Amino acid sequence: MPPAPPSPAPPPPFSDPSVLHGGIVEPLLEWFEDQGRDLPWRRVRSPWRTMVSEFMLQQTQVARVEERFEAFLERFPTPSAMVDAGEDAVLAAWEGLGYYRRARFLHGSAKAVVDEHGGEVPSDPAMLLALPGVGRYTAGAIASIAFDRPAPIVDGNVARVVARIGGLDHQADDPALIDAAWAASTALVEATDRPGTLNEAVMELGATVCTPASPRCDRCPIRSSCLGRGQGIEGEIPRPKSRPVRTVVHIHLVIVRRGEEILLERRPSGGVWGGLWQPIGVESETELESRVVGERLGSWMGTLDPLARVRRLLTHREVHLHLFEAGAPVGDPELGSERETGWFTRDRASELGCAKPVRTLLDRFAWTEARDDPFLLG
DNA sequence: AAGCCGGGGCT
DNA sequence: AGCCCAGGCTT
Repeated sequence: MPPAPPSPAPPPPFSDPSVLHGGIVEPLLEWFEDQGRDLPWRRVRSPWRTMVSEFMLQQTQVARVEERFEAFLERFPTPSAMVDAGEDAVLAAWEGLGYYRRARFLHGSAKAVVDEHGGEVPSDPAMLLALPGVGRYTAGAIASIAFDRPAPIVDGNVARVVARIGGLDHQADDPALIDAAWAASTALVEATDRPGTLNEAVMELGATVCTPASPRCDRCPIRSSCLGRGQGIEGEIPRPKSRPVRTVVHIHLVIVRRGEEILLERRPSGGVWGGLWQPIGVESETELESRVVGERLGSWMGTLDPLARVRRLLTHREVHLHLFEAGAPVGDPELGSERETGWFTRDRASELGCAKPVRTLLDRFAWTEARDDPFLLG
């Protein structure tokens, strides 16, 4: 078996054993024991709860997850229960959290846990890494936090803390900084017999003290070891990453009624709001006239009347939603086979996952007759 | 290496 | 109006 490649040396002060222990590890552990927040996934700990929390927390702030975690766990108390509930149920419970691929990956990981690991979340980072939606960070987080394995982790918090403690002047997404953060995190977990707690402590510090803007150094337990503060640049690093250009997309949605039901379709699994449900629709780079929307859908639902328009800014999309209402259908529905469709009552539709603005439009317009309200129009 | 994928709170 | 967030996958 070939020797493992030598891990790059951590930057100072993480490379200095005496500073690492007395100036960083011990103060951090003590601070976290005393000042760490009481969060749902910490109050009652289990590997499954840790795994769910880590999926939810990917690119999502603690406050958003905190308010929904217990209800989610009550709905899916075990991997087996999540598999039995099905992917649509997970998508529906995920509604509003964004990055919906995570919900499908979590369901897929639950299935892998049941099928390949006897229903128990594995403790080995390599096994975790093989699960869908589990990358280097999440594998290390579950292994260390749930099983106290000495696995390093690097998320936005860890990278920021390392940049400041090490006085590393980089852009937030600079690979040189990320590499340095992995080396530093490796040094940290190897310097303690409580790697899970230490990993949580570093992230907690980044979330509550070593915050992106105006860090609260007066409350920092390791400020005496902070090279960035010594240089007076702690508030300037890491430098913000260049922001992406936002491209415009127009989504034209048509409400077609049949008694108490409306016609919904599932969006493709890739792309914006992948796998979520919406009224049947047409997408384009520019706004389409109602006549064109009707033609592209097959001209079977009669005249389309505009109901509402809303604009939504995503990270790299500017989404314009145009909602129409079908008049008297002049023929039977002509539905392409490329998308899954179905007729749904309000109750049944509530069991599907919908994007937040789509749900808002549905609740406002799909099942009510109060359509002369100027709300959202214009 | 770069692009893609949401939504909300804070400044 | 920007900013950021307990990232991972695809190309």
